[in-house]
Parts: sequence; C-alpha cells; structure tokens
Amino acid sequence: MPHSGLPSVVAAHRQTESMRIVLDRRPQGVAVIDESGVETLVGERDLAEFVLRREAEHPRWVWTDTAQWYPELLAAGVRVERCHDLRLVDALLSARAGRAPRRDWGGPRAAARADVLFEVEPDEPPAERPDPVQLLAEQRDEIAALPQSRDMTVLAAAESAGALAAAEMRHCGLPWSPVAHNALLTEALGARPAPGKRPERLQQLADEVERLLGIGPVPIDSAPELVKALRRAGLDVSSTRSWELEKLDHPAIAPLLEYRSLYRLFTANGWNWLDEWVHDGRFRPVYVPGGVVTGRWATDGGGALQLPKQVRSAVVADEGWMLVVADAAQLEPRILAALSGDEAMARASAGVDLYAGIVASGAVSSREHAKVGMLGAMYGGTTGESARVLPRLARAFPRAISFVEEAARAGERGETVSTRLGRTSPKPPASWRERQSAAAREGATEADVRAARSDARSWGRFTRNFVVQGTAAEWALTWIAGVRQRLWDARLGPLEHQPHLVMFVHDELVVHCPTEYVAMAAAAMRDAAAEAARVVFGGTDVTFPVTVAAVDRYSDAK
DNA sequence: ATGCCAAGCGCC
DNA sequence: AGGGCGCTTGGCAT
Repeated sequence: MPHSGLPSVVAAHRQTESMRIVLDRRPQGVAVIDESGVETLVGERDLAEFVLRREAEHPRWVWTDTAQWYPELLAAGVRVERCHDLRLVDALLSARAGRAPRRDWGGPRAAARADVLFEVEPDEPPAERPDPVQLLAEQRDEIAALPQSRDMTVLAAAESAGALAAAEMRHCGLPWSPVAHNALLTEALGARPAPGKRPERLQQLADEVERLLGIGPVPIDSAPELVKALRRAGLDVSSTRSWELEKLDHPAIAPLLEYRSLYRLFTANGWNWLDEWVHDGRFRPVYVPGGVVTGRWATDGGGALQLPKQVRSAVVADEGWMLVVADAAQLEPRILAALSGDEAMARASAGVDLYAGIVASGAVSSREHAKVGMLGAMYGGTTGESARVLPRLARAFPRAISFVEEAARAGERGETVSTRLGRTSPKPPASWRERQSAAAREGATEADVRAARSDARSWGRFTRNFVVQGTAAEWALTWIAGVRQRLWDARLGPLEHQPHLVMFVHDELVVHCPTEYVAMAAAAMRDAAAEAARVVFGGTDVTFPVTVAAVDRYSDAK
C-alpha cells in the first residue's frame, strides 16, 4: 500500500493515473514496486517530478525531458525500461504542424526568471509548469488525429527509447585506455610538450616546411598568412585546403600536409582532450538525441560522432569483456530502395554489398561507379563522375531515383517533405522566400533570378537528402531500441555489469560485453536490425545486413 | 576580455 | 556547382 507520508504531488499523480504500482517510502528514498514485484528506488525529491503511468502490459515513464531526469536516476541505480519524452515528441509534432516547439519545460534547470533574480514585478504571470498528464493526453490526441498515426506513434516511441539509450551510454561510458591513447600520441607526435609548446614531431615538420619553401619564417598555423606565404614561394593557391594543396608539385607540400594531419590530432584529440574527456577509463560524451533536423543525434562536447580513426585503438574493452561492433552496410541506399519501393534495387540489395549488387544488375560497370552514383543521387551531386553515371542508375532504378528527384523538386518549390515515419523538414527561412518572390517580380534582374535559382536548388538538395538521412535515422533509432530491449530482457544484472550500449554513430553500434555473452549480444544486434526494417517500413523486400565483429579494440573492427 | 565567424578537417 | 554535423584555431569586431 502507498505510504501516507509521500509527497503530495506524487499522491496527486497517483490518483490521476490510478496506477496499480505501489509506492513505499524507505530510508533511502521512495521504492516503486510494480505488479511483478520488481522494485526500483527513486529519490523522493525527484519522484515528485515524474508521472508513472501504467500502459497496457508495460509501464512507460512519462516525463518532460529524459536528458533532464534520467541521468540522476541512473546515478541512483535506477533503470527505466520505456518512456515517453514529452519534449522530443513535442518537437516532432510541432515540426509537423509548422508551429514553434514549446519551450517552458520547467524543472530545476529552467531558465532563470528576471523577476526572481532581481526581485521585481514580473512582466507577465509566471508560466505554469506543464502538467505531464495533460501534455501526454494532448500529444496522444494530436497523434491519433494524424493520417499516419501509427507511424508517429512508432516514431515517438523510438525517439524516446533513443533518449534513454543516450543517457545510458553516457552513464556507462565508452571504455577508453589513457595508456594506449598516450602511447599512440607519443608515437605520432613525440612526448607531451609543455603548455604552449609544439610536440617535437610537429616542430620538425614545421622547420622542414620552412626550409623547403625557402622564403624565411612561415606562419604555418594561420591559414590566411599561409596562403600569402605560399604565393610568395611561387605556388598558385587560393586557399590551403588539403585537396588544393595535394594538386601542387612542390617538396614542401608533403611535410605541410603531414603537419596538418598531426596538428589536428594534437589539437582535437590530443592530451588536452584526454584530460578533459576521459576519466576512470571511460569517455562520456553528451549525446543529443534529435539534435539534428533530420533526426540524427548530435553531440555536445567531446566530439563522439567525429572520433577519428587515428585514435580508435585507444578504445579498449575491460579485462574479460569485448566490444561487439555492428555496422549497417550501405544503410542510406538501402533506405532509399525501401522508401521508394524500387524492386530492382531491392533485388540488388540481397547481398551484404549493395554496390556489388548494383554492378551485378548491369546498371554500371564498377563498384566505385555504383557508390559515387548513389551518393550523388542522395546528396544532389551534379558534377563529375557521379553526374555521368546518374542516367544509367535512373534507367535501372527508376523508382529510387525519381523518389529523391521528387523530394528535391518539392524543396525547390519551398514545400516540406517527410521521412517514412513522419518527421517533417523545416520550412525554408523567410529570406529564402523573399528571394524567390523578388526573382518572380516584374523588373527582377538577372542576378535576382540567378540567386533565387541557386537558393532553390540548394534547398532542394537539403530536402532530397532529408528524406533519406531522416529515414535512416529512424531505422537506426529503431535498431537501438531493439538492441536495448533485447539486452534488457536478458536481465543479467545491473546495467554496468551486463552487456550495454556504449557507442552509436549514425549507422554503427557498439556494445561493451562480458566475453561469455558476446554471441547473445551479436544476435541481438542482428535480430534488431531485421526487426527495424519491419517496424519502419511495415514490410519490405530490401535487406539490411549488419556486419558484426567482436574485438578487444575498436580499431580492430574494420 | 569577450563574442562571433570563417577556415579547415574530423565523422557518417 | 554534393547532404548532415562538431570542434579548434586565428582573426576581426566590439
């Protein structure tokens, strides 16, 4: 029975929801006991902010913001199986309805209010903290009224599951060996220099560039100054981008490019990064689910989604554990094949190598052509090899190619597009529309027309890519949710002691896993991938193979 | 001193 | 005149 001394807000929620979950006060906090007797412990102060809701067979926690609440629960040893993230779902629904997302999520980290800070009269009455029960009902109603309510329900669940996974990945951390990292840095750069000094290897390369250019001091770290210096040395360059430098035939170029590469390692993922981001043998980046308009995750600090291959040998499993690394092979072209219902491309997708399948279909003559052609079709490439093979792909896979072409035309007209599950692209900015109407007006200059056309094409490339990248993100979220659920269902113990997700990069997942459970984790990753295709597309002939490798070091996976 | 932006390059 | 990002640095403006 519920204890009579519970905080009143919890009691209120309990009554509203008529939960059949028992809340019991303990010395450490509030225990939540569900009908199967599973018990979790929650800090009393925190619990007051939550609504627990019994849904069908499975409890789903409903809260304003997973990123705000879940880390504290994890720190207290509480895991949440399912949730409904009101903020993320609001973002989905608001984008679809073309309205601004609501911002007043309240909570302890809400923006400071001027009237509270300075003890002045408020400009307007303080906003009511949103009532989760009320918000949930509103979101449910809005979803139910959509023509594709099933899809949006799936997307809301997948987005929310992703938010749980993101918090758990940060909580557990990616196993990282500072010793291995320091060793690879020392091998590449020399010993760690004093603050403000260059590592030995960088100094050697800088000296060599200076000597070979033969024009005196070279400001190697300043791009504008370096361009001037290279021009003084007789090299015709307009920038110092690596692909422009690579075209030059001069002995100083090779050491300059090597300097650049090592300089980047030193500044972006060197000793300072290691000090800041790796503690107790774990790298804990902040993932931001839904941080990209297409639905991809972003990161806030740490750069986990841009981890250079150069440093992946520092990702080392714990003793007695392994890293199970799974990668969805050619995810985006497969997504396009499934989205468009292109049967010829579905046949080409049968093997593990889609591009080889395209070659086998006779559409193009080499794997490289298949790859650059498909990437060009999805990104809107109009030049070079990609443009040359596009007509051949369009003949062989008419539905796939016309699908992205139509998404591009819609964007050029200023319309929005949607992913398979209904994530909607933003409307072009007001400045975009103004330029379009300026070009359509009487007396528009040729420059107006050119600018408007260029803008339109550019937005068309965005919407073209949005449908593919965004649907790929949906597949990946569904994949994560499926893997996570399977690992959960195994109920092997506390999160950190059983196989758990530690890394996600768009189409790649890593599970840190006790050696005896590697086969189970690998199967979970494969099964969840097959399930994701069914859930997102509701049945498709396109296959989504994942390559799975169990390794000690991340760098050994590929 | 602080803020903003472009350049450049890392990832998918 | 190929989509989406984050991060660091230098350089300019305030």
